[in-house]
Amino acid sequence: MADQLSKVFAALADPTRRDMVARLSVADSTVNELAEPYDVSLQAVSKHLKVLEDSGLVSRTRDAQRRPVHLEDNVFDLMTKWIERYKQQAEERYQRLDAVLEAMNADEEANDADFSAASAEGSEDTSSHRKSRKGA
Amino acid sequence: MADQLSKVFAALADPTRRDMVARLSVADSTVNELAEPYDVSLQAVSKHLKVLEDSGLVSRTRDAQRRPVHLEDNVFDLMTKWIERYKQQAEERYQRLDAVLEAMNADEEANDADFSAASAEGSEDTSSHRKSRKGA
DNA sequence: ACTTTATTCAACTAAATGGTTGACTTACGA
DNA sequence: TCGTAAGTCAACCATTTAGTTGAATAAAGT
Repeated sequence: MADQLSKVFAALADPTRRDMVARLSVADSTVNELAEPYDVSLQAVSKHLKVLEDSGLVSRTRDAQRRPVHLEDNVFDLMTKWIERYKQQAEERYQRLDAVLEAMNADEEANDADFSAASAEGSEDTSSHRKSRKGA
Repeated sequence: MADQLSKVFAALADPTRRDMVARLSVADSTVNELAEPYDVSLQAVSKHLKVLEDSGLVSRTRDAQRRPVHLEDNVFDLMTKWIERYKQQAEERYQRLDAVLEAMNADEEANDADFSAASAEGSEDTSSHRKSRKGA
């Protein structure tokens, strides 16, 4: 596929795989153990594990004919970093918007009473972004 | 498809969609604005937006013939909650394991010197999990 | 009313995904 | 060395996905 972040998100988009991760957070397991609760073939589980493995979410070692699966919890940070970044950016934006609205309110005091409703929809006056995108 | 968590992860598994989200964290945008930087048809972008929308990551309002897209940052929490939960669980496990190893070390002091390497692989003695899964 | 702008719908295609079954490999244990 | 247990590989199938093009809709602008 492509970059790791894409692979990790894709891997966790499947409920069975998420459940496997959940169970692996409790203890390392073998393929058979992991397969047990699900109503699919062992091969299907093996495939799921391959997906998890090459997303970097799990690793496998070898113990005789067993291949214990181990959760690589550090990969989670990759996601949380991405998520937190944009979440914060969005939040900051709202704070800025609130600040602007307040400033306008304070500045123009009793001019135009109901403009805030329209602005709350968003989109209208985000000119700085619009220009820069067009230019690029 | 299915549950929201699956949809959100699936939505973010695509780099183009992630980029859209990144840009939407800066400002709400119209479909045309969003489409501009990418080398695909407007219709393709429209589809991506549909995916983002029914994952709950974005919402759309209406402004004349435009349909401004707005990032719903609250959905991020759904993911971070899931992630943090299992990340913590995994971390706690390691702490517990470390504690056990230390306890054994303290208890048996100078008995069996190299067992720690084998235990570090994991899998061997996770009996509690094994039993409970089998039972269920 | 006629045209343009912004966006979606519909039909199609190629590739990826999640599942299946059957054959194979690897290593242990008798 | 023969059998069995634990997994994987390979070929196949159905469904979903990301993209395409062409036609349709909706609201302005002229």
